[in-house]
Amino acid sequence: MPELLEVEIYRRFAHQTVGRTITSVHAPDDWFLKNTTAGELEGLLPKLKVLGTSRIGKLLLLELGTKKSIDLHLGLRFGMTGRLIVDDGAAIDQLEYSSDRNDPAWDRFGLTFDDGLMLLRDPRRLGGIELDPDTSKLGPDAWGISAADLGAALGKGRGPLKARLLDQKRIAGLGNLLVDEILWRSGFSPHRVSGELNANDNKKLAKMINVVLDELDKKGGSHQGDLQDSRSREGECPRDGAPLAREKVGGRTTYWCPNHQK
DNA sequence: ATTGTGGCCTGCCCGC
DNA sequence: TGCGGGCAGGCCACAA
Repeated sequence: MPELLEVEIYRRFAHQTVGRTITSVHAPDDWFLKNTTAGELEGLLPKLKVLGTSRIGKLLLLELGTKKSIDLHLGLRFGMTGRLIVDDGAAIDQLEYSSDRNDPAWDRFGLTFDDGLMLLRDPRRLGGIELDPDTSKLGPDAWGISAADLGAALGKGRGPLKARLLDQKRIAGLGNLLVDEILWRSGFSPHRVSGELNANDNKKLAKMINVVLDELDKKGGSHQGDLQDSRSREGECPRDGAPLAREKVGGRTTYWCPNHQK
């Protein structure tokens, strides 16, 4: 997916629709609707106005007010390949590892407004739409996280550090590329036992999470990291030239430098 | 409760 | 040119 940074770009883009009134719902794919149906959405949404947007981790929320005592927050998840299109422009034209074709068959969900439209285009259908998603299941957003909150998120777990950082219940928003970049820059091995970080480690790691997010946000996204170009077999560490290790950690393909990440 | 595994679904790229 | 295998930035259900 789009990781936190891409979803934040989507959110800013979606924010253009604040104040517009929904006129119709396009929900052709039942699979994509996680806790609702096309019929329910068609009954609830038209005539409602977009009141605001927010984001927790990789979850984008449209605030639509309250109707029939349902608090209408529409949750949009993008999976690994979802893109958001508002009016005539895609929020992000080129997603790494996703096709940049514009095939209308990939339109999984859409809203038409009195003025313009919003489309979620997802080739792989790993994203989804959820009505009033339970945000209490998500940890604190990674962007702006404090050392104390990071320490609490890491807890006393015995699993690898990388797996915990990817666990959205613990800390929300980091994906595979961001975690590899953060660990590489801060010099922690992805295999470090997450519960064994001390207060200094937490401080260092929390700071690096924020530095990387700030910096890559300015550069344009999660794939603009310094490690990115070396994420391939035969890749070498951009810092010290050592061969990068490539292995599965936390179920995800991981590139890291055994020479300086300890 | 925590941790690891497999699967979801589809497109693309590589090598034969 | 066609085909099979492997790959993919996410997430969830399930089992140990």
